[in-house]
Amino acid sequence: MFMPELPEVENVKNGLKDLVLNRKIEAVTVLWDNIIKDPADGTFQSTISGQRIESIERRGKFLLFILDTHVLISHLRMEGKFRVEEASKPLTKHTHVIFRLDTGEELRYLDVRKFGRMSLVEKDNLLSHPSLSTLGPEPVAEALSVQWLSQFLNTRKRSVKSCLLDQKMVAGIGNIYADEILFASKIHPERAGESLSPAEIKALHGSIIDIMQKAVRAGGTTIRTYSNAHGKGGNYQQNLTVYGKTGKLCVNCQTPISKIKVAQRGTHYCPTCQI
DNA sequence: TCTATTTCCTGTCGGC
DNA sequence: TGCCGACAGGAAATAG
Repeated sequence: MFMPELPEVENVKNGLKDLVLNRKIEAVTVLWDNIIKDPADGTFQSTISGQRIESIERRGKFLLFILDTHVLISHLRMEGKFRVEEASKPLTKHTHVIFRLDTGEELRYLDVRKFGRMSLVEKDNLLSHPSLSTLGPEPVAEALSVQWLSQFLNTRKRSVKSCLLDQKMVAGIGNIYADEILFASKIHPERAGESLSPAEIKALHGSIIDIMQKAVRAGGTTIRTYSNAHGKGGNYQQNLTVYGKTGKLCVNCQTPISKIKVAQRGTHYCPTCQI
């Protein structure tokens, strides 16, 4: 399983920079149409062909390939991966998009479950693209304020877990880190957003920034098999306290970790520590 | 405007 | 051993 959240996408971005920066894309082949979200007029391949990869950025969980005139927006969703391989190497089963490079190599997009999506947008329209225009702040101290979190949560009747997964509140948090953040904040995942006290919101704010920063430094979380374009995974799984720990004892109080469903997601928490 | 539900996909796992 | 249903889940579309 891969499950790229912000820290994993950051790792993927850095690996890709080493391999394809300044390379020209000579041709594009799409083997599974549903991966391409837009443009819907079939100009995806022809527009990219001939453009150089000027830089690679990240916004939330979105990878951004900055080309000459356009930006390729890529979301890996559950299991999307990029690989750079010699064009002569046979395609593996789950290869869906192929970018032929001027080096004789190919940048290949693999995705077992075909959940990933790509969009192509003109540079000037990048920030107004629907995928990016509503994204909340990045989970770093310079961008995310306690005031913003309060303003968002105070008007939400739905669960705080659902709010953490909402990319409009904070960009880049997924199911693994949402559970870890709530455990660190000692907040029960089913608590309504509007029920959180100022002290709890402050704790949540600190945990969001702290955990996401540590996970980025660790290169993300490797569950079973996950790796960047170099085949290199992350190490944050050693720091997980509740995610995937159902029945194991809480590191604080030795209560068995519970698993429930919140906002349609598997949710792990300590029933003693998180209130 | 806000929220809950459905859809997209296929490999893996537990139960029988 | 083999089959079959449940499960995993991010974002967008849809419905209320």
